[in-house]
Amino acid sequence: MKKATIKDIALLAGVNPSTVSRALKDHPDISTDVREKIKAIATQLKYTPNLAAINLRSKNSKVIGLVIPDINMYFMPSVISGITQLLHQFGFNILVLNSQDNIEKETENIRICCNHGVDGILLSVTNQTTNYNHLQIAYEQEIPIVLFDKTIKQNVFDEVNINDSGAALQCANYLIDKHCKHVLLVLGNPQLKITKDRELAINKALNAKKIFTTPLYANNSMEAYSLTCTMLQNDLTIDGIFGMSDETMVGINAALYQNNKKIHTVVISDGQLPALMTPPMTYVKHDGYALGTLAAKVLLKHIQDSNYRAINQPYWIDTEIIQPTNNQQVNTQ
Amino acid sequence: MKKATIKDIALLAGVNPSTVSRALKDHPDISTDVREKIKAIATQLKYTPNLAAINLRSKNSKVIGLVIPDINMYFMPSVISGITQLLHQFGFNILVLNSQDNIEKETENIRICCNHGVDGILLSVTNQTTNYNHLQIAYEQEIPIVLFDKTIKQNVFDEVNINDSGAALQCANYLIDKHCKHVLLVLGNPQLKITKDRELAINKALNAKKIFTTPLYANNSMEAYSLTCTMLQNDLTIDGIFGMSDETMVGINAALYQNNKKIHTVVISDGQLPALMTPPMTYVKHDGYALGTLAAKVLLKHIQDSNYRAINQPYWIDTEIIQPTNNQQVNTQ
DNA sequence: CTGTTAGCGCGTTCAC
DNA sequence: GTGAACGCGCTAACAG
Repeated sequence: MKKATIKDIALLAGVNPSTVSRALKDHPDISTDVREKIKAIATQLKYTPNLAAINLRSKNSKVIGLVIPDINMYFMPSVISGITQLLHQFGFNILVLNSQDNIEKETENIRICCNHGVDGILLSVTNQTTNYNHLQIAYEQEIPIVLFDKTIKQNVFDEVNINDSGAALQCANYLIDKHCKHVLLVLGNPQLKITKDRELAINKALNAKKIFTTPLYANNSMEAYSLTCTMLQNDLTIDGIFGMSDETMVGINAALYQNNKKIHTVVISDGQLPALMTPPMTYVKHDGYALGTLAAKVLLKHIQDSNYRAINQPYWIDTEIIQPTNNQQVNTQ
Repeated sequence: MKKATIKDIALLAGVNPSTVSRALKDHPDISTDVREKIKAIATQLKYTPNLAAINLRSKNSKVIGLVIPDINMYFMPSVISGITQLLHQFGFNILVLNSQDNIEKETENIRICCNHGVDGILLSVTNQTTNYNHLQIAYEQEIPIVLFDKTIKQNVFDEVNINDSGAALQCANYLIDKHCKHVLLVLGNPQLKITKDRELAINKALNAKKIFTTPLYANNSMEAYSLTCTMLQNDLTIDGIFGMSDETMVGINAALYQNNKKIHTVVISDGQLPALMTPPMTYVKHDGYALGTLAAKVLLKHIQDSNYRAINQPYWIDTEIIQPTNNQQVNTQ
């Protein structure tokens, strides 16, 4: 059976399609009995409105495009959860476009958003993205864009980010408190703003206290593991470790275990994973869910008010340091 | 500037809209010079086709709905990657609907798919889903549905799954090899087919060898951790552990560490995470990416051939057991 | 080779 | 309180 249309209902009810249209949206003009009759037929026919038709008329799709470099990460899932959760409340649905860390894919994804007539775009860029020329199509069609998480410098679009410097500073203070003298910095891709910001901030804070640092760049957990192993074996002066992400944390944890070392470690993480490391790790919690929610809120502002202009500075999600309590380690019952 | 339409191009080119339509899709009837002229104007106007209009006419949206219980960080991301990667090749985009493990949300998500006129639905159900009545709307509109990962018993729709029994059997054989006598089964939600299948298969295999088993049901890592802790403290005969997922694994690992136990453990997992547990864990690898790809392929068959009928048995992704090599533990460099 | 016409499903404006 | 008519952007059938 095909999809029932308003016309089908009108035929069965012996009324005009426009009457059905009004009845279905509780227009006050329609008499109660006619309305009820029409609604009964609608449910009986299992009528569902055709959003393509509505979209064509109304020129807004109630869909927003979510363009991300990759889903297969620790952080992105909770960000996506936050975004969908908030937008759903306002009746928006999400078209997810994966750029597979490829600038051409990203460009195409922006175009797909335009074709679909999305009401807005949330964009986290690939490692290869160096400018925003490919956003021009969307910009000229007046589709609002909000950048989040993985961004590059610009001053055209609103931007939502973790307070990376703040988070790194919190980590530095922890290591300073522990009287560390030589800190190993386990970092991610050095191309990304997020890596640069965190590295810069922690280096500055530690160096101000005359604490020596050694950076190390790993693209995934396995690399973090093996590089950290090598460092721990070759340099016995290391008495503190900073991990900038969940990926690096897992590698650090394995390396510490493998080399049977106990070294003050602090990481930046999204979730409960640090509590389940062995032993539980101290971490600075950055809330991906909150980031997603905020990004969605900012985009909504642009959608609802076309005169709303981008502010000239990023929106920030602040972080907090979480230390494993004894209670937590021994018994969570 | 508003979105340019075919009409706008026609006006500037001094031709009829239908001519523009044909030129843009390289219809052979159109002369080369007219076609080139039209295309030039199109790019100049930054024309992007209005998919809503095309959808309205052609009655297929090139969008498929992906309805999932939640985007947890372990398994789902790689499944989604597989799905998007394959469907993208065929020009489909993905509307992601998160049911937040809530049956009402799931029902609404199915309805949203219908409203959007998706060409097909990929569905992984919530913990609360006990039947498929809520799929009727989609079924009657002849929207093909393929179930994957989290499913419940039925024989109407095609279904793509990990070979759960096979995976559990591989785990059982490992524990049998290790001469275990009492195995703790750390399982997920007992309502789900995936849990039942894995529990049933490992129980059957172990019991056949007179190996005693104790089941334990946890909804997340933290629960797995605390429940396992309690068991390990109260029952000292446990000499083997089976974890059915990444979630349970992380909890098991923490519990073993906390109680300072070394017990033969094997888990079913998607990725590299087991290799980074402390010590590295033996695991049976189930390939989420492959699962996503296969589910998408099966759905495509239904979309491309409306006469294609569901086969009366699940499609399966086979698994393989991965044991940490000494090499891997000590040095991956 | 190109123009004309009609209609996909819906909501809105204008009648009555 | 309800019906008739139009148009959103696009394409396919039919003309010429």
